Amino acid sequence: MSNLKPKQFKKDRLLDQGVNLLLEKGYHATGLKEILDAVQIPKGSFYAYFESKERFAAEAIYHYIEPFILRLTGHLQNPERDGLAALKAYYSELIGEVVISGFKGGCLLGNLMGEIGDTSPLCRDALLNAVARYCELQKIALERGQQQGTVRLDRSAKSMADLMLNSWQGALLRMKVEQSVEPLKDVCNDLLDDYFKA
Amino acid sequence: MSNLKPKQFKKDRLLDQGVNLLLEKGYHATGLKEILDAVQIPKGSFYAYFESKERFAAEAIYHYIEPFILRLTGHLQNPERDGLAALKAYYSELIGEVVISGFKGGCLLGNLMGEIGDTSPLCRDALLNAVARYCELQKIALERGQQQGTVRLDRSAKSMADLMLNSWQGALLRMKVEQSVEPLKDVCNDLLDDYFKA
DNA sequence: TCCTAATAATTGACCGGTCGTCTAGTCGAC
DNA sequence: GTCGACTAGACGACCGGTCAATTATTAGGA
Repeated sequence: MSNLKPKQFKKDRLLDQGVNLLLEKGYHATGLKEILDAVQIPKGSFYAYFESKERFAAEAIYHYIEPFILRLTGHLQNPERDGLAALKAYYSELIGEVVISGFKGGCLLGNLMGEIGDTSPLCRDALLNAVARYCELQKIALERGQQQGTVRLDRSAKSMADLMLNSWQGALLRMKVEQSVEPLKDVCNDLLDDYFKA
Repeated sequence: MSNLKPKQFKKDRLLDQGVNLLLEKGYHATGLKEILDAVQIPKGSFYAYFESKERFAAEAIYHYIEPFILRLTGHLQNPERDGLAALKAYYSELIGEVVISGFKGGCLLGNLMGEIGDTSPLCRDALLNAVARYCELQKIALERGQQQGTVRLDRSAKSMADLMLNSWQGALLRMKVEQSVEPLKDVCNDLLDDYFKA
């Protein structure tokens, strides 16, 4: 089939735009028409790509988290940095970007967990999976830091990864209403620069 | 005016039910009709009590946080406990309640910060105010703990209060999708039982 | 103490709009 | 001609919000 490629291309464009709008306005406030108009795909075609809005959101969750996982993986592969330094570099990169974006949106995972995390089974599964993979990656970073002697050993990497992820999510919420990066910086300062240190 | 009392009574019932539904389904997924039906108040009467759905949500935010502030204040007035122990008692009380509620909802402040924190100015202000007051109270608890020698002195009470609040919000999101209290317990274990200790 | 008239409060039908979804029909490839 | 992919537009439901009509309340004159 020659048009399978363009089909996947269009699907990706829908997901790209969908992620942007879901991030900016949330699940229920984002209309399918809005997404379709933005990428100039007719309304009637939506269900050729996705079986429902809910499934679309679930796919958007995977589409959203993948680049973050790749970026953090990239930092971890930098041989010059230990695990903790890689995390610090990663998070300070994120902080730089939210400033540019004007503190809008935050994290799609956090927003959707709050809005539909306990009402949409499809999205719940996607969120569980995405969070688990993202968290695992941070656990690996911290484990490496432990092996390299920069991260404390008396707390498990898993529990520190959870704490980092949770605190970051909470800080993103604060960022949104306070329109400031201070909450994000504070989390990094408290955890990465202090609590996690060996 | 003799019916001012019943008016305030009905307004409170609307807010009570509104908080429940907003907590369960979020802002956009909750219809005014649903709230009104639940307390058997006619649709047309809504705007006698509130000028808009947005304003209603803003008032619901205050209505929601007040009992939490009162309860934490109560724990702080218990002379047998130091500030840190009061916080621990308060949070373990909260954990007990989310188990009963079946991990539904989470925290209205967190959910609304994520959903409309950067799109509704009215709610943003209400959220800012509510979070600030709630956070201040926890700061006071930690300050007291510092004076009593149970909380470390080399970190400011304010920054620890922020970290606790942020981590708790993140943990509530995890709780919703994982349908488990473990994230909440972990936060208490990591922060109240370890990081904050003197 | 009534009856009436003026005023205030209450309310359900209704508005324009948007939602997610579906189907009947178009159109291009072979 | 046949078939499958694509799509325009309709569908019913529901949204937040409004308003004319109804009901309740009050005040004053007899």
